Amino acid sequence: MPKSPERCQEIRQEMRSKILHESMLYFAKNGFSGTKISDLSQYIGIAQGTIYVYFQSKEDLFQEIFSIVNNHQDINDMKCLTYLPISAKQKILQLSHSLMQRLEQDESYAAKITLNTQMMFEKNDFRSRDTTYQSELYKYVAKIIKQGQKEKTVVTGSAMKLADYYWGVIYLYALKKLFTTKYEMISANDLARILLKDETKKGSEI
Amino acid sequence: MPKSPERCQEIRQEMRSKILHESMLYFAKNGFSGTKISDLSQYIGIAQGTIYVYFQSKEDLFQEIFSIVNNHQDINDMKCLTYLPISAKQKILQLSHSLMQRLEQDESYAAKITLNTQMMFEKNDFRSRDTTYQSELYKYVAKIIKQGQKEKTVVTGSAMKLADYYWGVIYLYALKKLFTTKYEMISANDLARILLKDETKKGSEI
Amino acid sequence: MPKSPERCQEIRQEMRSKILHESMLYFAKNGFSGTKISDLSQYIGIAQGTIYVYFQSKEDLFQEIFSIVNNHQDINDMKCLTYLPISAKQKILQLSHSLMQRLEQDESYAAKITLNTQMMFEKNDFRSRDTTYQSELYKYVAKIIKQGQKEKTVVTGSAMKLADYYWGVIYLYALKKLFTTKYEMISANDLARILLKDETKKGSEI
Amino acid sequence: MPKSPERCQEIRQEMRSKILHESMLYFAKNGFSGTKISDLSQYIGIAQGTIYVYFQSKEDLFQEIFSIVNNHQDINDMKCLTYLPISAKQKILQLSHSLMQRLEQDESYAAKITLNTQMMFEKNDFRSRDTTYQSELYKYVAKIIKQGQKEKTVVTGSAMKLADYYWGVIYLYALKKLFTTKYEMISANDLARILLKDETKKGSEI
DNA sequence: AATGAATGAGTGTTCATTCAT
DNA sequence: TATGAATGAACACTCATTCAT
Repeated sequence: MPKSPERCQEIRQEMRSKILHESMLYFAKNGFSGTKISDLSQYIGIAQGTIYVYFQSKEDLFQEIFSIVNNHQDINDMKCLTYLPISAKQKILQLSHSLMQRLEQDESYAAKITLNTQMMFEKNDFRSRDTTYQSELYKYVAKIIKQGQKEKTVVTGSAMKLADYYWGVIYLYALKKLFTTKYEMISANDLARILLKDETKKGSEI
Repeated sequence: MPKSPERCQEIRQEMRSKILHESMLYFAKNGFSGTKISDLSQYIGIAQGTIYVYFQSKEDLFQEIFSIVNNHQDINDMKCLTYLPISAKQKILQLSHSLMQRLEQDESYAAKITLNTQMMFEKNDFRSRDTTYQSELYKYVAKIIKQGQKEKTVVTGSAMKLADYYWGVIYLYALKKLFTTKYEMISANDLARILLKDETKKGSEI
Repeated sequence: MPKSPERCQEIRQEMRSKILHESMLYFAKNGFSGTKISDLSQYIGIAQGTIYVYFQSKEDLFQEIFSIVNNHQDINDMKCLTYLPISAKQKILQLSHSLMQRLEQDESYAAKITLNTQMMFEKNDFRSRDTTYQSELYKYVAKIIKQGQKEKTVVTGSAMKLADYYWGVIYLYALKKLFTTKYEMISANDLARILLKDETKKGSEI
Repeated sequence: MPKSPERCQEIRQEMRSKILHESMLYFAKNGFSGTKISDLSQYIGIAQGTIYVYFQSKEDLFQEIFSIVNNHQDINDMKCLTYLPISAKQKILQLSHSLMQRLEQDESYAAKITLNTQMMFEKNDFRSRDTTYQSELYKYVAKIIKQGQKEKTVVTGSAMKLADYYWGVIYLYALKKLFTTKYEMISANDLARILLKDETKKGSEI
């Protein structure tokens, strides 16, 4: 009784997905050169050879993780938020809330942020082909910042620099999520304070 | 005619110091497993064997860098600042200014901060013996935060969490300094905003 | 389709045994520091890495060889012979015959004797944990010697010293076996002469 | 006040001789590949570089030791003994006595015997050019053995094989001298027994 | 002449990758 | 398809040799 081709395909997809997902976490925690295939396969719970059934090389696996990590859903969400007809302050608070919540609930998201940002730090490297993802996100936050500066609710300064600062802090807490056992996550307000002028005097707005 | 023992000692000290200093930067940039002795020695400009004249192993060299990185001068400075008879806000602005300036001018300092913080992320690891350094610094900033909360110039919330946030941002910009070629350093004010209530209206508040 | 665990175990056991056996000969001939892993693996006919699949280090392999070399079958045989209800002279002739024959036929046995004795020469060394093997064998020969001295067929003198002498000659011919191409093995009688009084007149003495 | 050229030459000779002498012991104990120049120089009490002032390489030093070890004084002595107008038994006892005594008193002699015999074991090796020394000594002992066989005081068998046996035991006790701390040296009679028929019945001859 | 720090070829060890089962 | 033993190129480390002092 041979398995149906469809079922076969399905099984393959499942294994492939499993490897990708688990590897993402492992790579995020240990880095590329800090990850041994022997350790990784043991962590996943499969044989070393199995990885090479689905991926050509360690390098290839790492790249594939990127394709996943760089999905454009996030960019779309970001775009939608940017063009919403609400105040910049509201956008920033909403975004901050959403990001911190997601980081706290989803370790994969933390891994994604971590990998993505680490790529930006290794520019001259072979692994950093697609940085559009990150830069798109930065761009939209910068746009919101500019809106906020007009509305006088966001601090002055280069919008891009501030966006970079904002995402940097997100990265920071992605790292904390991945590496720290006892959480010390900051609140959305703490995060938003990077961009917003003193919000304590306008308590009525949220 | 043998070399004088003093001169020998001197030569050894110089080389040892050179290796430690240069390796600190290299390790900070490439990580432990990302650093090959062959690359490192080439970067320093010495033969591979020379490293082993001064250090027992790659591991040992890494540890020794820590002994240096963990010098307690910084802690002392921090302590002095903490007990200065000035307002918490002044302390925070002064500290922020001093830290950002040092990061910008001294790549070694960026490397130091980077290595130290990365150690905190790898607690269960063999490399993280001495974390007093970091925790001491955190403690003093928390103290200043508490002072500031009494003085109503610092935002509310767990002092330790806020201190952790503050140092996290320092780490973030140490990374940027090490890995980014075109600087986007934030200002001391941008950094201080993490802790301080809206400083734009400071005239009336102090 | 994974290999069956039993078959795997079997394969591992065979390779491990092969490496141990072949290495024993190689180490005996070349010594520890005279043995390069590259040469050894080539001699065995495997890749260098394969050795490290089964043994942690060159040192570890060397130790493991000892565990095998120190098997206690020989000691048991020796014990049996010692307590056999026959004359000491017969025991000595039988033992001498058996030892010389084994040396001549079995190169592994020569390697075993060689390694074992060389260990005794390096007492203060890390490699000489278990010397019970050698000393047990010595003890039983000494016992036979004492029996022979009572029976007036064995020469006078310290039994232990004579046993040491006897085994020394065995070691000597183990070396000859391993290193000399054209044999000049002595006869069992030549060997026994070390201990026995003139055996040419034996008719009247027993 | 420059040193006189003669004095200079003298000093050189002393250092050279010191290195040769001490190295001979060290090589005998540790073998060629087991001897590190760093360890050897420390053992001698000089700097590593000093060895290279007097010898071109480790290999060269080892060869030079051989030139010394292979001095032909021993051969001459042996030749004289061989042609002495006394009985073979007397020659054997005398030789045995002299050899055992020398081994016991002179560690250098033990080293010499050890190195010489070890060379014979490594024939195909680059280090064993001159084996005349050993073979000459063997030849003379074989000659004495043949004399003894005619005189009916020496056991029957191939004279060369017996000579080889005899020198083998000398080698054995040279090893014991070098490596064993508590002596278990055999007597000259024990040694002579290898060749002589039962000497216990002719106690009056020595 | 003597030193010992520096060197780099050579050796021990690891690990990404292959392949027979 | 999944396995894990085997591989060898690459990496960590050693040690005979050199050379400035």
